[in-house]
Amino acid sequence: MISFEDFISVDGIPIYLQILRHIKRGVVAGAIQNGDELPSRRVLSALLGINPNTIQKAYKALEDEGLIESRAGAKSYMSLDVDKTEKIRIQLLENDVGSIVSSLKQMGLSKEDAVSLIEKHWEN
Amino acid sequence: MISFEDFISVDGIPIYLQILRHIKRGVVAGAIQNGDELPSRRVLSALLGINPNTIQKAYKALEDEGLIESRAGAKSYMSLDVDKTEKIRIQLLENDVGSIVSSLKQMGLSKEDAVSLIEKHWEN
Amino acid sequence: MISFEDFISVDGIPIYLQILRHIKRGVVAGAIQNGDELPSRRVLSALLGINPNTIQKAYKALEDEGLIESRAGAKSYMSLDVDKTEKIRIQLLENDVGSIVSSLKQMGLSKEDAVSLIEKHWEN
Amino acid sequence: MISFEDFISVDGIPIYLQILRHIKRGVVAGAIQNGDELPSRRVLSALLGINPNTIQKAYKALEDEGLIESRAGAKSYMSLDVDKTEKIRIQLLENDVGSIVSSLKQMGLSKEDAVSLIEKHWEN
DNA sequence: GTGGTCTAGACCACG
DNA sequence: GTGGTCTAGACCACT
Repeated sequence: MISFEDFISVDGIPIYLQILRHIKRGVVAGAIQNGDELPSRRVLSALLGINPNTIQKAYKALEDEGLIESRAGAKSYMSLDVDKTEKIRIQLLENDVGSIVSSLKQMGLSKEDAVSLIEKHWEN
Repeated sequence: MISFEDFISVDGIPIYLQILRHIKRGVVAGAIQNGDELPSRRVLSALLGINPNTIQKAYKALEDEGLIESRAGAKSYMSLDVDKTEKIRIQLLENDVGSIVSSLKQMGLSKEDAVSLIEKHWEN
Repeated sequence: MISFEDFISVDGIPIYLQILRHIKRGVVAGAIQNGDELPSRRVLSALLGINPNTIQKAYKALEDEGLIESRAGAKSYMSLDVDKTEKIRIQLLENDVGSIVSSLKQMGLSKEDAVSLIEKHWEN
Repeated sequence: MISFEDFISVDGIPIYLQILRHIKRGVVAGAIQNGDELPSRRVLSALLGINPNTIQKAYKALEDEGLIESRAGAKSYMSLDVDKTEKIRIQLLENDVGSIVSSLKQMGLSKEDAVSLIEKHWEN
């Protein structure tokens, strides 16, 4: 089952993109697998305190990318296979890790400082 | 002089915020210091391939935070002191590193995997 | 409902200021009252052939003066009371009439000529 | 000689257009005639407390409309004839008086109220 | 040349 | 549908 407990909205990025990214990260983490049921728009809207239209927009985007199957009036299910999952993994690791490293470098940190900083923050 | 050579625009985040953060990171890194001259809107806009108005918005936000001094018709300069710099450092380390760790965790990485991933990407 | 049928854009003056003044004049005229619904950005923008953002800027300025109440997703309404209305009346009569008289004088008109000119144009 | 003593800058309209309009009003008023010498850019700049570039822009606009003759390094003179003067008169009376009447009407004034208001402000 | 502002179009979140 | 914001281009006044 997909968890949204650790979902935190970040400033600046469109919310529906953050939801989409959250789900993709879950896929990469293996926490979300093919056939998993997605929470209904109404439930997720209540859980995250976000307008149902915005949830709908995120689900629509996932559908457009072929990652979920929705039938009118019915529940939505993850539609994953090895290729899709691998593609998402590459996409996320390249982009996210790339921008993470870029951020750390811009702050003038050495590789050692960056690593120890992350290790220090890992427990919190 | 402030360098924007290593500036990479990330999709989804407002560009003006990315510019703002890039400058703040430069301050934390010590690469940007009090009195430093900022590139003009036109110069930076040409360099980054971005509309001058977007640069203006980033500069205006920094000016509102008291980090830049601008006068019409004249150049803009960094206005920093120890307190401001330290405040930015804390702000960045808390927020940026926090969201970095959060991202890595959401991708299901162990601390060891995350660290080795970052080390691997560091050289690129 | 607020009417914009007699709105004529004058060249040189920022459009958003003209819209703002038009509304203030309606308030002074008594044609706009507390609680009146404002036309939405899109409606007014289509009516006047102006970008919605320019309407937005006028409304935002009025909101900053406390003359309009806006909530995201909902309509905008006039927020007036006797004090605000009187303040606008004074503001307009002083500034507008003052600049009108100044204009007529600069054109070298005598008081009599100016009056007869205005009377002649009144019917058009 | 052209007087700029009663020149008052109004909010919103570009300054160079206001200078241009001021001169046109002087022409309509008969206070400015063919062959009249214009104050040098430097003098007018000092008199009005406005940047020389802005004065230059106004003079350039007047030149483009064929209302003044300037020779490099020499003084500028009004270049008027009956046709030009009449054209300006019509232009100003139509536009200015039209927008004046429009303003007064929008304030909900009757013709009589408007006239008496203007007469009252005439002396100040 | 510089920064400041106005107009415009597209997108976002919300009711 | 609503208002809010980001990006873009053009113009203004000033050094």
